[in-house]
Amino acid sequence: MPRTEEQYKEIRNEKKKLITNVALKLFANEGYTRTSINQIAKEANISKGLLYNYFQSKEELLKHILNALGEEFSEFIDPNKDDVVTEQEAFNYIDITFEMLKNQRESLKYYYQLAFQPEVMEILSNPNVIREDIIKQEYLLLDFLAAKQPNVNPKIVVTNIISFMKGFSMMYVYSPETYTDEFLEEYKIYLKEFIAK
Amino acid sequence: MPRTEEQYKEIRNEKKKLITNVALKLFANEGYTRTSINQIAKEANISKGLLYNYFQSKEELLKHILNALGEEFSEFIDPNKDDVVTEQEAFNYIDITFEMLKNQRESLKYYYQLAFQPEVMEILSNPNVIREDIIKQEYLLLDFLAAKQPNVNPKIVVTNIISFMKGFSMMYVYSPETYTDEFLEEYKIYLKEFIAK
Amino acid sequence: MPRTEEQYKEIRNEKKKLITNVALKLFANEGYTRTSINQIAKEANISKGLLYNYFQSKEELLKHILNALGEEFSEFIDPNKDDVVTEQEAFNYIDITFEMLKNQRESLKYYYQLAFQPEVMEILSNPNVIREDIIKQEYLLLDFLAAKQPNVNPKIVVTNIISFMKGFSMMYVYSPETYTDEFLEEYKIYLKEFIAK
Amino acid sequence: MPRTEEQYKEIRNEKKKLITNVALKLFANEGYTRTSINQIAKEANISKGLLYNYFQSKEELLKHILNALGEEFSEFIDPNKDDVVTEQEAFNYIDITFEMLKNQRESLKYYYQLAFQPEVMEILSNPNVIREDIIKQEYLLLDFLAAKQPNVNPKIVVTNIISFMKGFSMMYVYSPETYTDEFLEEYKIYLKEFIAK
DNA sequence: AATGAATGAGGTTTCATTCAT
DNA sequence: TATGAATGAAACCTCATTCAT
Repeated sequence: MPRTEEQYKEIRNEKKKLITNVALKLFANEGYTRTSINQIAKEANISKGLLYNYFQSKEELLKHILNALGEEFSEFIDPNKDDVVTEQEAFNYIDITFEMLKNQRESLKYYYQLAFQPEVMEILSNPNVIREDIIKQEYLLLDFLAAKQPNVNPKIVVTNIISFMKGFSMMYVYSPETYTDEFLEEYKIYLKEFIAK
Repeated sequence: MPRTEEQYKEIRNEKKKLITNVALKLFANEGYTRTSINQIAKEANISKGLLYNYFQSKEELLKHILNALGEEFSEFIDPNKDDVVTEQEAFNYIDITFEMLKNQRESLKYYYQLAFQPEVMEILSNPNVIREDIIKQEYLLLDFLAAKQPNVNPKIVVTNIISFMKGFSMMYVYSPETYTDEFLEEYKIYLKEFIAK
Repeated sequence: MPRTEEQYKEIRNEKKKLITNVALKLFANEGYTRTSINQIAKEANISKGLLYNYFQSKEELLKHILNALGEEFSEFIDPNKDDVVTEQEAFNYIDITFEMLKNQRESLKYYYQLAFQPEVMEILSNPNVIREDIIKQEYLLLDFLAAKQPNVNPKIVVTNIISFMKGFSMMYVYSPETYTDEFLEEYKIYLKEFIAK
Repeated sequence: MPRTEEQYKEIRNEKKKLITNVALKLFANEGYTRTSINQIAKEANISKGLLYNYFQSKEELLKHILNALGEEFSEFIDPNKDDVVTEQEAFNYIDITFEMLKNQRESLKYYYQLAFQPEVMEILSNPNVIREDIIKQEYLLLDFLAAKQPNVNPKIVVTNIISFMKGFSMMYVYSPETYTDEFLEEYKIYLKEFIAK
C-alpha cells in the first residue's frame, strides 16, 4: 500500500528544505558556478539524481532559493500598505530593519553573498524574482525623509540614508565579528536621532 | 632583421595589457568561474596558447589583474606617509577619494564587481595581493575623525564614515546613471561640512 | 469484500493493454531508446512502479508489444495451411492484405515505425519474436506468382511483387493522407489484373 | 612557429571526415540515440573533447552527416535542369539511379538505416536538410511517366513507379546479399521495357 | 495492486591546460 | 612569439530500476 498523499508531501517538503539549505550555504560561500551539484548532493547526503527529482536544474534551484529568501524578508516588512509614511512608520521601519539585521543575520549574509555574484545578478534582474513590494516601501520612506530636510538637496538626503543603510548592512554582513548586538542597539538610537533632527 | 629586445618587451607589455583588459571586463561582468579562457582569447583576438605564454594559469591572470587594479588606485593615495593625519590631509583624502571615483569610475566598477565574487574574495584574502598601505591610510583617517567627536562613541563615528563611503561607492558603481559628476561635487562639499562640524 | 480472482485478472489485463497501447505509440513516434519509462507512466496515468509490476523491464515491454502486433496481424492471414497456393488463394491473399492495410492502418503504421529502429531490429532478429508462419505464407505466394510468368526470370517477378508490396505499404504508412480508401480499392483491382495477366 | 592556415584546414577536414564516417556507421547500425559520444570517440581513437571541437553537439553532428549524404547523392542526379523531361532523360534517370544503387550502396544503406529512425525523421523534416532539387527532379519524372499511360489513372501509374523504386531500394539496402550487380542489370532492362510499353 | 522517493551508472557537454609545429 | 588541435577531468543532467510503504 503506498503512502498517503500527505506523507509524500511531507517527505518532499523536508527534502526540499534540506537541499535548499545546503545549496544556499554553498552557493553563498563558494559561489554559484563553482558549487557543483555533486557537492550539494554529498553535503546533503543524497544522490545527484534525487536533487533533480526536486529541482529541474541547477538554475531552478538557485531561483527557488532566491524566492524563498525574498519571502523570508518580506514577512518582516509588511505594514498597512496605505502608500503613506508617517513618522511613526518611519521609526517602525528602522526598528524592523534592525530587527531583521539581528534575527535574519545569517539569511541576510547569504543573500548578500549571493546577490553580488554576476551569475545571480543576471537572474535577479529577471522580474519574477524581484520583491516589488519591498522596493516600493523603501522609496516611500525615502520621500518622507527627504521632505523632513527641506533646505538640503533631497537627493543628497536620500543618498545619505541609502548609503548609510547599504554600507552598514554590507559591513554588518561581511564583518560580523565587529558588529555585536549591543552595537546595533546603540547605532539604532543614533540613527533615529539623526533622522529626527 | 630581428627586433631589438626593447621592441619585444614592448610587444609583451602591449599584449599583456590587452589580455588583462579583456579578462577584467569578462571576469567582472560574467563572473570569474563562468568566464572561459576561450572567451578571453577570442575577445582579445589571440590564441589560447599565447595567453598561457603570458600567464601561467587562469588564477595567475586573476591575481595579476587584482594587483594591477590595486596599483592603479594606490597611485592616487600616496601622501607623505608619516603615520599622522592632519585636518588638511583628511580633506585631501576626501578630495582624492572623490577624484578617484570620478576618474577611475570604470576601473572601480570592475574592481567592485570582481571583489565580491566568492572565488575572488578567497584570493584577495591571500596577503600578497592586499594593499597594506591603503588600508593603513584609511585607518589613520578614521582615528582622526573619531577623535574630532569625543562625545560620541568613536566606533559609531567610524562606522558612520565607513558606511557612508562603502555604501556610497557601492551605489555609485552599481547605478552610475544617477550619480552624475555634478552630484559628486555637491556631495563632496556636504560631506566635508558634515565632517568639519 | 475482496475482488474475485476473475476481477483481478480483468484489471491486470486492462492495465497491461493500457500500458502497451501508450508505449507502442511513444516507441513508434519518439523512438524506443528516446522514450523513457517515466513518459510512459505519465501518459498512462500510472506510477513507474506499477509498470514494473507488469513488465520486468523496458525491453520486456517492447518484446510484448512486438509479439502482440504479430498476433494482431496473423489473425488476418491464416488460411488452411496446406503449403500449396491456388489462384484463388493468391487473390485471397491480395484481398486480405488490402483489408489489413485498411483496417489495421494504425497498427501497421506503428509496426513499421517500430520495426525500422535499429534497437528494435536487433530484437526482432531474435527468433522468438519472428512470425515464421507469415513469412512462409508469403514465400508460397511468390512461388505461385513466379510460376505464372515462366518466360521472365522468376527472381524478377518475385522482386517486382515484393517491391510493389513493400514500397506500397511503406508509402501507405508514411503518407497516409494521399492514400484514401477509394484509391486502395482501385489499386487492388489494378494489381489483380496485373497479376492475372 | 604555428602551422599555416592550410595545414590546419587539412587537419580539420581529415578529422571531420574520420568522425563523420565513424558516427555514420554507428548511428545507422546502433541507432542515433543509442550511440554515445563515448562510443564514437573510442571508435575514432580520439578524445570526447575533440569531437566537440569539430561539432557543436551530437545533433549538429547528425545534421552534418545527413547533409553530407545529401550532397553525395545529389552529385549523381544533376541534369540540365530545364524543368522538362524527355524520354531520354527518363532513361537517364533510371540509369543514374541504378548507377547510384551500385556505386553508393554503402552510403545508401546508411542513409536508409538512418532516415527511418524517428529521432532522425524529426530532423529531416527540418527544411534546411531537405534536398529540394532531388525531389523536384523526381516529380518531373513521375509526371512524364504518368502522361505515357493516359488510359490509366495517373495516380496509379505514379504509385506504381514510386512503389517499385521505394520497395526495391529498400530491399536492396536491407538484404544486399540477394541483390547482386548482375541482377541489378537485368532488372534495369526489365524496368525500362516496362516503362517504354 | 499501487506509489513515488531514491539510487547510481552513464549520457552529453565544457574547459583549463598541454604541446607539436 | 604564436597557433589551435588535442586531452581528460569534471560539470550538468537523464533514466532504468529498486524498494519501503
